Amino acid sequence: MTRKKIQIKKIDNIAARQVAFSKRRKGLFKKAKELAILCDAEIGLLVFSASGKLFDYASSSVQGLLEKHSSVHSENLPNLNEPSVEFQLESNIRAKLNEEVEKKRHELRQMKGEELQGLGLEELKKLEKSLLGGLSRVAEMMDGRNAELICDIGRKVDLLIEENQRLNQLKVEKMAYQTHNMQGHSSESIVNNSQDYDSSDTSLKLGLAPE
Amino acid sequence: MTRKKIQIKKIDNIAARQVAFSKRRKGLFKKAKELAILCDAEIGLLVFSASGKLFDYASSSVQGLLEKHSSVHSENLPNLNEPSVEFQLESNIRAKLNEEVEKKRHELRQMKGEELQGLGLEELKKLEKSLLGGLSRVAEMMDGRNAELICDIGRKVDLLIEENQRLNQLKVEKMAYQTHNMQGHSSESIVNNSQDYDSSDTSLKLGLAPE
DNA sequence: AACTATTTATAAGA
DNA sequence: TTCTTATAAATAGTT
Repeated sequence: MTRKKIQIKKIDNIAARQVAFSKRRKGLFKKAKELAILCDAEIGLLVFSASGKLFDYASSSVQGLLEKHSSVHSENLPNLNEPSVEFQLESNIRAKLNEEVEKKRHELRQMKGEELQGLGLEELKKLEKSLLGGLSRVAEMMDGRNAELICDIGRKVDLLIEENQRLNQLKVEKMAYQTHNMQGHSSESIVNNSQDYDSSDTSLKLGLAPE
Repeated sequence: MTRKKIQIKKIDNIAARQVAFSKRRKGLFKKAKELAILCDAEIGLLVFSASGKLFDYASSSVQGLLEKHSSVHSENLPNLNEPSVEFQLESNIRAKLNEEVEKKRHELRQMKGEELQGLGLEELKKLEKSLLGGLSRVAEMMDGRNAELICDIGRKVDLLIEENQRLNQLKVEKMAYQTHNMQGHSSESIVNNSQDYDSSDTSLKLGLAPE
């Protein structure tokens, strides 16, 4: 993986193998710990060297599990009865979760100005700063939303104007058509024509208003 | 570890945490397998996600050890063990707790002005109101603390003034005593007298300043 | 799920 | 074993 890329197969040279074991074991444990912390995972890791030496890591709740294994030291199956290993694991995790819920609940209440009794002046200042920060960001976001809204309305108005102009055009055409047809025909639809004309005129005014 | 260096602490954002878990878990298992092959080691690796799901790897001789535990945690090995009502129950409880933690975490971040993307104008207004409420209560509490502080300082100043007056009284008495003694004796301590008198006068001014 | 700019891990050498 | 260094591998943030 570095000065040269290597194939993943058993390293022949014994000394080199031991060196690699030491280095890679260290790296593996580091990665395991990082995963446990970063992602809130529970991890148990057992590594037996070729010579049978054991190295292990266990994040809190898995600890009980691995201890038994270490004592058994591979091969041998553990003694028969284990009443509560799984229970301990679950129980631990649940305790941790409950703690976290409580912590966040309390912090939340403090943000809302409750449960402030224990706080000193410095802590109160910190809280105030946090609240002001939140407030300014919320205000910013509200501005954004308002701007969007105004923009939206603007677009809708534009569309309405367009639509209105189109309708107006239709009316004009219709009027022209009907005026043409009136010549040499009966005058039965004069009233209707007049109504059409009126409404068209009204909407025209409305449409052109926001110039 | 790449676009930016990260701190090794629990990842707040739940989606990001899941992605990281998935990526890093894969990396960890790869490294474990490589170590087992390259260095002829025996390895057992258990990883429980925050939601309780189990992933594991075991090179041959450790396999027996891990199987027992896997069987307790459903998904794997449907045959041997009971699907376990208890396990399902625990799993449910944990899921609920996780959900609650996540809810509170999110609410908390919104109070701090983060993760506001989804919110509409009405929700933003509510948030703002909550923040303003918290802010006013925090300010109130700070006023209280400040009043206490000022009261404290006032008391201390009173004590200092008292103490100073007492000291001043002593100086006056001492001066009188020394002046009396000087009559009919040598004048060797005139310089010292003068120094004493000066310092006494200074502290008197200091003590009476905050009237 | 893929990409890629960086950080990390590590093979070889001392 | 430990350090150094050139290079391979892993991965955080982004799309």
